[in-house]
Amino acid sequence: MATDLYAEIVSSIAAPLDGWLVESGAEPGLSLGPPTREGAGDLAAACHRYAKALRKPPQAIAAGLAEIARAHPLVAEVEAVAGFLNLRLDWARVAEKTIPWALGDDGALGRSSALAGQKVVIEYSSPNTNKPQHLGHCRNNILGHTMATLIEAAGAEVVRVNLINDRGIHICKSMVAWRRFGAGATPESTGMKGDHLVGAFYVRFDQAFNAEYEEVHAGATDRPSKDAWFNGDSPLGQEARAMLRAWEAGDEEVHALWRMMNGWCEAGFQATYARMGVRFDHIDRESVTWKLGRELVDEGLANGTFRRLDDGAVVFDLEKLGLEGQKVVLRGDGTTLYTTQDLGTAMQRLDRFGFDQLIYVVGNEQDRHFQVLFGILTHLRPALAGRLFHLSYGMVELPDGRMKSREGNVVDADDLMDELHAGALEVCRENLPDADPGSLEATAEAIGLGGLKFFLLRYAPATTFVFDKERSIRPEGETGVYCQYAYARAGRVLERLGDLDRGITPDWAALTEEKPRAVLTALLQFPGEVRMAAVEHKPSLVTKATFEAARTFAALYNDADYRLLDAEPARQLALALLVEAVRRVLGAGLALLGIQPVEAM
RNA sequence: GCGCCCGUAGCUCAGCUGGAUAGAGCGUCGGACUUCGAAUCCGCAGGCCGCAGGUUCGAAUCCUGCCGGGCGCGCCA
Repeated sequence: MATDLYAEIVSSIAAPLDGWLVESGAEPGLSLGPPTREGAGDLAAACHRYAKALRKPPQAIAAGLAEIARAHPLVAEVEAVAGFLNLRLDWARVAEKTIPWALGDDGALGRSSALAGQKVVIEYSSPNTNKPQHLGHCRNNILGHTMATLIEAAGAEVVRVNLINDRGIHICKSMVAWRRFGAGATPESTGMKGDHLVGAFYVRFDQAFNAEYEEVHAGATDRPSKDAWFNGDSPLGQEARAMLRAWEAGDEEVHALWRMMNGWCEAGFQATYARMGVRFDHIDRESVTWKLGRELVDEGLANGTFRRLDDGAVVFDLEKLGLEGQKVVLRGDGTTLYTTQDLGTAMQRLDRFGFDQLIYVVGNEQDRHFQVLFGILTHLRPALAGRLFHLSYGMVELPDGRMKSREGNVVDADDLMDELHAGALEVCRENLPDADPGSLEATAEAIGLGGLKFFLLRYAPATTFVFDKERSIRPEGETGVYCQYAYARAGRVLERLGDLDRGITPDWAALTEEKPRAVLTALLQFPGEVRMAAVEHKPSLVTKATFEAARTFAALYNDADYRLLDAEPARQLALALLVEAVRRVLGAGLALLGIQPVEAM
C-alpha cells in the first residue's frame, strides 16, 4: 500500500466543494491548501476568482462553501473571512488516521505511483579520466544519484548511466607525462590511489608545458597564445597530438598505455563512488560512443533537418530553434564532434532502453549545448518532444571564492570526505566516550557523509551556493547531522519506554495541541514533497521535508509537557506512537537522501 | 552585442503554475540541563522582496524597460 493520506483527506473535503462550484457555473479545480496566513486554520481556499463566473461576491461564495465543508467528518470548524474559506481539522480524528498510516503505509515513506509505468534514463557524473573528482563532481554525483532514488520511489523504472570521458587530448597529456617522467610509476609502487596518480601526471604535463613555453619565449615580445603554441610548434603539444592520432589509428602500444592508465583512474573513481554510496546500472565510455551519430547525419540530410555546406561540413540551422547561426554536426573533413556523439548516444539509449524520460545531470555552463542538442533530436524524432531534460545545476563556490583548478584552489572529493570524517570523529569521541573505536569510526563516517550530502542537496539545483565545510557537519541548523540526531533521540526514547501495553486505546486528544499537531502535519505533508521532488527534479524539497519532521519532533521532545516516561498510559501510548511514526518517516527521508541513520551519536 | 540563470532579513537560502500580516536556518541579544540524550530547545530584534512602469479585485510571483552579478555564444569537450 502506498497512499498519500493528506492528499486523500484534502481531496475528500475539496470534492463536494468543487461539485458545488461547478454546479453554480465555475470551472472545476478548487485549490485547497495550507493557508499562507498564520491562525487561518489548517486548510484554506481563496474564493475571489469565482466571483465573476458565479456573479456573487467572494464572501458569499466562501460562506456557501463553508456550509458544505462543515458536513465533512474531519472538519472541526469552518470560517469565511474576506472571501477566504478557512477550515480547521478535527485533529483527534486526523491523528487516529495518521498514526497507523505513518506506521504501516509505504506512502508515508514517500513511495508513490506518480511516475508508475515510466522508464527513466538518468545520466550523471560523466567524469574525465585524467584527474580525480572534486567538490563539483560531488554535487553532480549526489544530485544524480538522489534523483534516481526519488524517481524510483515515484514508481518509475530507472537506469542510472555514467558516460565516462576516457578519450581525447586531455587523457593523452597524462599519458605523455607518464611516459616521459613516470619512470614506471604505478598505484602499487607509489601507494597512490589510481585517479590521483593519473591526475598528478596531468598536472606534471601542464608544468612541463608551461616551462617549455617560458623557456622558448623568454624575452620575446610577441608570444603566441598558449593554445596556439600547444597546437603549433610545441614539442610537448606535438607529442600529445601525435598520441591522440596514434590512439585513433589503433596503435597497439598507445592503447596498452591508455588501457593501463584508464584502468587506474576508473578504479580510483570506483572507490570514490563506493564511499559516496553512488552507483550506476550502466557504464558508457566515449572511447566506444565517439563514433556514434554518423548515420544520423545522413538521415538528417535526407529529411531536411541538416544542410551540407560548400566545404562539405554538415550543419543544423539554429533559426529552427529561434536562435542565431548554425551548429556544425559533421566537419568538412568528415570527422565528428562532441554534439554528433551526443546525438548518437541519445538514439542508442532510445533503442536500448526505450525511455519516457532521459535526464542529463550536467552543470549550467552547458545550458546552450543541451538546448541545441534537444532541438536537433526533436527535429530528428518528434516523438522525443518533452522527454529530454537537462538537470542543470549551478556552481559550487568556496567561502574564499570560486573554485579554480588552475590556481589549485580545488577541493578534492576524497580529501573532503576524509576531513568531514575527521571533524565528525572528534565530536563523536567527546559525546560517546564509552563507544568502541570501530563504531565511532562508522558513526563519524555516517555523519561526515550525511552532512556533505544534505548540504549539497538542500539547495535548488539551479542555485549557485557556497560550500562551507565546517557548517556542513554542524548539528545546529538545517543539516544532515541535525536530522540524524533527531532520529537517534527518537530511537532512544522508544528504547527507554520498553514494551508498552498496546491493547489500550491511545489518547488521541493528546495529539491535538500545537506541538504534536506540527509533527502530524510534517508527516502528512512528507509524501507530497517527495513526489514533487521526483517530478520537478528538486531533491531540496526532500531535505526540507525531512528537516521539518526533525524540527517538529525536537520541539516536542524538548518540551517537558510531552515527556513520555512519566505520562499516564493512554497519553503515553499516543505520544509513543507519534514518536515511532516520526522516526519511521525521518528514516525514510534520510534513506531517500542516501544518508545513513545513526542510532547513537 | 545576443541568449539563459540569478538579485528576498546582517549572512546562507526557501517561496515564483498570482491570494490574507513574505518564511527557514545561521548569526546577534536574552533565557532553559538534580527532569526521556543540551550535537537540543524557547524567546526578542531584524524586510521600499534590485529599481521603475504595466496587467489584476489582489503581484515577491505574470509582462515591459533599466541596474547589478554569474554562465554561455567554437568545424572544442
